[in-house]
Formats: sequence, C-alpha cells, structure tokens
Amino acid sequence: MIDVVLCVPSCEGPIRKALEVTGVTPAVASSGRLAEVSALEPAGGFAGAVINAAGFPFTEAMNLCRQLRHRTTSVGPIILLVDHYQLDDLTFREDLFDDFVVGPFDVSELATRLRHRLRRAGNESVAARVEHGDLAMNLETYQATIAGRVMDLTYMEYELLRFLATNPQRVFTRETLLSRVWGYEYYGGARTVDVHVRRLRAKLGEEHAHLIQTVRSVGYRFGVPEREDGD
Amino acid sequence: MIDVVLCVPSCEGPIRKALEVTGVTPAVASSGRLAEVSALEPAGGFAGAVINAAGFPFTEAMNLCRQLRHRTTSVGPIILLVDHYQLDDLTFREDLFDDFVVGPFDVSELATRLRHRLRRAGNESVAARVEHGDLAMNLETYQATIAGRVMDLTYMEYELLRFLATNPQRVFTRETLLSRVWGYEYYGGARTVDVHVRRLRAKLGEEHAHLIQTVRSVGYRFGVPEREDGD
DNA sequence: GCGCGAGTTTCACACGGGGTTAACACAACG
DNA sequence: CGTTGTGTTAACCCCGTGTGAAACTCGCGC
Repeated sequence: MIDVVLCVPSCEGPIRKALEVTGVTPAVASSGRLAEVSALEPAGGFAGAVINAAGFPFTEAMNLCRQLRHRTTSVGPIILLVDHYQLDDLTFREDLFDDFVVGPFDVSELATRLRHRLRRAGNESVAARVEHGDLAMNLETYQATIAGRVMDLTYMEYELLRFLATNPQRVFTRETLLSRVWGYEYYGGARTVDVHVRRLRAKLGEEHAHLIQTVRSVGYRFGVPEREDGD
Repeated sequence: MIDVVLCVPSCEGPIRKALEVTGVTPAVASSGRLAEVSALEPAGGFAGAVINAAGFPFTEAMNLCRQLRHRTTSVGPIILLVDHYQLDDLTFREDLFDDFVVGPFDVSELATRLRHRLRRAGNESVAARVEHGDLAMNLETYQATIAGRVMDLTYMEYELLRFLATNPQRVFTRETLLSRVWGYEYYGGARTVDVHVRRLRAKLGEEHAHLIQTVRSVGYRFGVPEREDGD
C-alpha cells in the first residue's frame, strides 16, 4: 500500500525531496480548504500531513489542523512548517499538530521527522475520550454524557465543551475561544461565546452548570475550583 | 510542584536558557550512567529528559534512552540533541525518544519543543506561576491559593496581589500602585488602594493578613517581615 | 499621661460596566 | 417550506469597584 501525505499549500524544493526520500507520495492541496482536501483523499485516508504555515495565514493553517483533527477518518500525524518568528504562536496549540520544523527547511531533518512521526503513529493510540468528573465525551461517536445522561449537543456546543474540557482549570478569554474553537480572528460579537456558554450550561443541567465558571473581566474556565495543597 | 528535567551530560548555554524559559529545573547527570541518574531523581520522577547526543558517544546515548524507557518509574518525554550528521542514525530508533533538535541549538525552538512534549505528556504544571510562602498564584487558571485554600478573588484584587507578590519586600506608594496596577495617572482618592488592601487581607484570612504590611506614610509591602539584625 | 493631628482602617452606598438572558434573523439541510 | 443550528442585538440585572465620611490608631509635643 502506498502512503499518501497531504501537502498544503504546495510541495516544492526541500519538502518534495524529503517526501521522496521517505518514500511517500504527496497530495497537494493548494487552497487548504476542506473540500479540496477531501477530494484528494485516498481510500485508506492520508498517512500524514505537512502544512506549511510559513507563507500562509497562520490562523488559517491552525484552522485546517483543527478541521483535519475533527474528521471521522484519521489523518495520521500533522507536521507544521513554521518560520522562526512564529514559534511563540505555537504555544498552547500543542493539541493541533504532532511536530514542527523551523525554516529554512533542511531536507534530512524534514525527512527524519516525517519518518519518526509516521512510525510512531502506528504504535500510539490517540485518546478518543475526554473524561472529567461527571462529564464524559467520546470523540469518535461525538457523544457527550453528564452523570450518565446523554446530552444532545450541537456541533459548536460540542466543540466548545471539548476545548474547555480538554484544558480544565485554565481561563480563556472570549477572543481566545473565538480563535481556537471557532477558528477565526475576532471581529465584533464576543457575545457569541456567552450565548454558547449559556446553552451549554442549560444542557449540563442545574447541578452541573457550575462546571463552566465565569471569571469576571477575564473569560471562562472549565472545572471545579482546585484544592491544591501548597506544600 | 517543581518539575525536574534530566540533562545529560550537561546543561549549558542555550539548553540552560531553554529550561529556564520553560520554567523547569535541570538535574545534570554528567556521566549518563543509570546509577547517577537514579540518584538525582526526585520523588515524583523526572518530568522529562534532555540528552545531548552531540559530543557524546551516540550508542551510549541510545543505551541511556533504552534504559530510561525500561525503568519502572516513568520518565516523561525524552528529547535528543543531535548534530546534523547524526540524523541518519536516528532511523529505526524512533521508539527510544520522543523528539529531537538539530544543532546549532536555538533557545526558542528548544523551549517550544520542550513545552510541546511536556504538555502532550499531560503535564499541566508547565504554567506561569507565582509562589511565595503559603501563597500560590496560577496565572493561567486565574486562581490563587493561600496555604492550600482557594481564595475567591475579584479581578482587581487578583491583579493587585499579583503585582505585590511578584515584587516581594518592596514598598510601593499608593500612587505607584495606582499607576502600575490600575494603569492610569491618578489624582484624588488614594483610599481606593487602602480599601483593596483591606479586602485582600480579609480574604487572606486572619493568620496571613500580615503578608501585606503597612509602611506608615509610605505605602504597602508584600512579604514576611525581614529579620534585620544590624541595619 | 493627655490631647491633637496626620495617617490608616473600616463601613455603607451609588454607579457603571460586564454578564446573562430572551428574542430574533438568517443560513443550512432535508 | 418546516426544522434545526448559529450568530447578533438589545434589555435587564447584578457584582465589582470607587468614593466619601466616620471611626480608629499611631506618633509626637506639651
């Protein structure tokens, strides 16, 4: 079986060479849109993805990563190509990709990383479940239960809850949530987040509504206040 | 809790800097022998390991990786530092390490990879924290605890305490606090600061209220009174 | 010791802004 | 066309915050 690796937005120079050395065939999606990606997809799914975030709007690249991760058919490891100045942007987005390479891109490093991740992908099983207290989310079936009761969440509600629940205790501003969950830069309605939080709280039910806490003048946080014994 | 990262065979220059930036403390095992490593190990095990295979016999480095992986107590992610010419040697050894960096080593890339792997390994505590005695503040969760008890601080209270706690022992005038914490030039009611200090003291509780001291006709200071013998 | 004044603590209250909520507009989908 | 999901708008409400004044404390001089 031939392994096909998705390349966005192009596959030239060192990238192409690295893929050749590794022995996988590229599938180039120049736009990076999900429709284009799906059209290119082979029967067994992609073996991996190489996304060049340098010379590509960064949030769009992140958005694509997110979409790839959320598809039903798995897409192997995602490797991000970034410029040095973009390193800081990677912080707290660790869940969106598996590895990265800093430009200028070296063929052998690229190839080594590709091989490394492809090999490891075979052994590791991705966490398909998120559990936190009474909340359980199955990422494969897209179902969420609270204290055993199935919640009927919409897509956005599910995504928001998943993001919050996978980063418990951390506070996120509305802007951050918009860019991380919705996937675009903020323009205007921060109330959007509020409303979705409200709907989530309603579906969580009276007794679990407090799982999403408001941190006034900051944002929202998932989880119960920690009792951390200092020392 | 403080995260300790094993460093072999040394921790200098960019490596030390990267560990500092990430907020973990190094434990240096110069020989790389298992006995030495075990002696350095903290109670909770290592949070991760950085092994410099450049300037180190390569097979020895691989041996150490293998030994670390086979121990009973887990040793977080293993990051290998290699020279460019060693890249080929990594092939078929993917299971022995989690990530690698190619020299010359860049601080921010190193730090980013370290954080990336630590976070993926489920390590929550690579967060910005302020700790001082019984007080602990987590800047990500916006939570503050005093002697293990969670304090329910409002936004302004949190900001004020954070500023004071990050500059312990120093005395600040009300004017300084207003301009540094509130962020605007002030003229009028300096009582604002007093009141917030009072509210903070109340939430700190009887026995910790003295953490914020009044310096009459000057301002306020955070920390325990210094035992000044001579002065 | 007593009284006085400057400085600090404490209290109560009013205002403003951030958060919640409901209702609506609109797009997607069958 | 109805249904369902999503984003926006606007009214409402409440909590956090700042302020002034009263009570209190400390330091100093008489």
